[in-house]
Amino acid sequence: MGKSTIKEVAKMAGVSIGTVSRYINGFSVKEKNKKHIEEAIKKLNFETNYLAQGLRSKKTNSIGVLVPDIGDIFVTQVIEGIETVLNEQNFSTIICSSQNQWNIESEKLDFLRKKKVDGIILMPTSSIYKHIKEFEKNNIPLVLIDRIFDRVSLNAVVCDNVTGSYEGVSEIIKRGHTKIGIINGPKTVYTAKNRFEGYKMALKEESIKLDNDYVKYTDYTEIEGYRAIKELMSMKEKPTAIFATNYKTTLGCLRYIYDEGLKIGEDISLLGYDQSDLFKMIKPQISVIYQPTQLIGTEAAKSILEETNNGSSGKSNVKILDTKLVITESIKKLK
Amino acid sequence: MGKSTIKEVAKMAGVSIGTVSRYINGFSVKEKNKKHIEEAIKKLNFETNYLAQGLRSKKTNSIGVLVPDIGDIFVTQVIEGIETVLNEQNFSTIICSSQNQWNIESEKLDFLRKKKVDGIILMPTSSIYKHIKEFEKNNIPLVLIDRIFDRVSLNAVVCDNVTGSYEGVSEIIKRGHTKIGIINGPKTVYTAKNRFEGYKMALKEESIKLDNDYVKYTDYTEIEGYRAIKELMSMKEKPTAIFATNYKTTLGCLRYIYDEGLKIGEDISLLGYDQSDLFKMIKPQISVIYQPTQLIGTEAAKSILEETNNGSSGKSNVKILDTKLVITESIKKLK
DNA sequence: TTGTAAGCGTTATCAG
DNA sequence: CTGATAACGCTTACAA
Repeated sequence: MGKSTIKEVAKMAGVSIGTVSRYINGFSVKEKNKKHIEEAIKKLNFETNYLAQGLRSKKTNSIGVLVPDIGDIFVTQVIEGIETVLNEQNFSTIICSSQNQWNIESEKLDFLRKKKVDGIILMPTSSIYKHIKEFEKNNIPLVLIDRIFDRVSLNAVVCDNVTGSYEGVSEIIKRGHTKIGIINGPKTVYTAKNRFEGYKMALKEESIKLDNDYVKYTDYTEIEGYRAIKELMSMKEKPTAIFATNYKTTLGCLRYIYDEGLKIGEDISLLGYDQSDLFKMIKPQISVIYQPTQLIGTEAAKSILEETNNGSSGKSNVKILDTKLVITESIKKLK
Repeated sequence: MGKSTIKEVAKMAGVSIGTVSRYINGFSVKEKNKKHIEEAIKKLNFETNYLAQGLRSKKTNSIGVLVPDIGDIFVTQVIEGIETVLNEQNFSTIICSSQNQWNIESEKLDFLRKKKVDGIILMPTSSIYKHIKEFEKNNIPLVLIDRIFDRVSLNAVVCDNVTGSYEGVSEIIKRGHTKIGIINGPKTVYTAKNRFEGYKMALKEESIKLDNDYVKYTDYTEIEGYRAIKELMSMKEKPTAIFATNYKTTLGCLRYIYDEGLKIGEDISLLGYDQSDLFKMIKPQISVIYQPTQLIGTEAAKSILEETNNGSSGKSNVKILDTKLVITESIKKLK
């Protein structure tokens, strides 16, 4: 069972190990030798030893994938996309979770470096990037997904958060809403900044003035989503529609709405983020902006492979993907 | 940045590489040398090269995790448990998906073997086990989770499916139901067999005769769950309660129930399987049997590490974990 | 305890 | 195109 070595193959084929190695690595070998080698390989059930190969060639055919949380639907879908591409190329992936903490993120980056991965796909957990900047010095190809940093020039795959949220909020406005609450992420986080940007753009276009009381900041968690909608709904002049800007805060909104016995699309209109069984199942189905998760993964994988093979292009190449908008009766028509 | 070798450390510390190696691997070294080595390591920023270490010692400090589907909540929670334990021990995990196909499962097992993982945690995708039996010959430690096979003697971590479903169905009966439909998995699948067993036990105990018309077999997918409940609800003497035996079929039931505009706990009582945002969020919250996913993971990881370190005990050691039952108003009280 | 030296299974260099 | 041989960085007898 794959216990033979290149040496034995060479012996059986009557050539030197160098020739066998060359054959394996796709260099040209005399037709006759080629045949002999192939026979020997089959007969001996030879398999190249990745460890030895890696030791010598400094390539391990493995990619590290570092995400904030493995339990998150968005994340797992992205991972699926990554694996599709990578497995096809016979690369293996080492998946790590930073558990939403930048210091663990930093540790795991180091762990992956020690594991000698050929490249890393990173979904940053926060807007702290000094460890990432530091890590760049290792010259290990690194591709960011979902979030990018102004000061860090790496390849990246992100969604067009501005346009996505602009379009979503525009649809809300089109249905007659003017008092639209937004449950935003942290001020410093890339996605949050952009989603807020889209919100502002949509308002501006329709000459609705931005009311800061309708803007709630959260850490993107369910519990803060709950708190945020609660605050919004406790206002004297409460919003008629709410835009929750990620999966977890959307969940928080739903919980609040159920707790209070409100009717979605009736008592309150809701636009959420990301796709899930839950959002589709509820009556009425929730309007959402959703991201092409699978595609994010495949693009990131292609990007890291590209960089691994051809070296860094030197400058940052950011791929921007479109989001999709699903509008349902969860947004009431006021006019 | 970790580019120095044991050789340089030895030189700087004024000892031989053998001594440094011994120090690294925790063998006794003269106190004075120890100090010198430690200094050198720190100064040179030395890190052992896993590849070289693995090549020589035949240990890679990595564990393969092969699951049917990375997008599944149950699976990701188990994986989280696994990682917790493994990372702590400085092991890395290579996570693979068999995409619910036994032949891919077989391929991935081989892939992991080639990657020289020290052990594999496998959540089998089907009841086909011939490739697994074949794989045992490689003498790579293998721990099964979720499902086991009668003919394969491996360590395993599973839930007590019989008792879990027995208790759940008993609670349904206690509430006055006698016409209880079950949406079962494939006849040959371990979990399905056992969950059905528990169902039968509960009926028998209360002298309710088993009516085969109330028993529907599925492949555990949402679509078949939908079909199954539809068939059940189309019966002349339809069940008053339904037990869906996994997450996906429970989802299928919910979709049907919503499509038909039925009221859970009123028009039909429902007991589902596994935990999810959805089941908790719906009104009324769905009654479920849920499995200690995190624990399954940690136990499996401990088991594989144990076997990796101490070698196979020779005989199969199956750890059986308890499930938890959550009963809500989704099950109507008929008496 | 320690140093020496022979591997582990490849790849890379360099004559030929 | 091929063979011989020196690495890669570490572990592990073996002898001291």
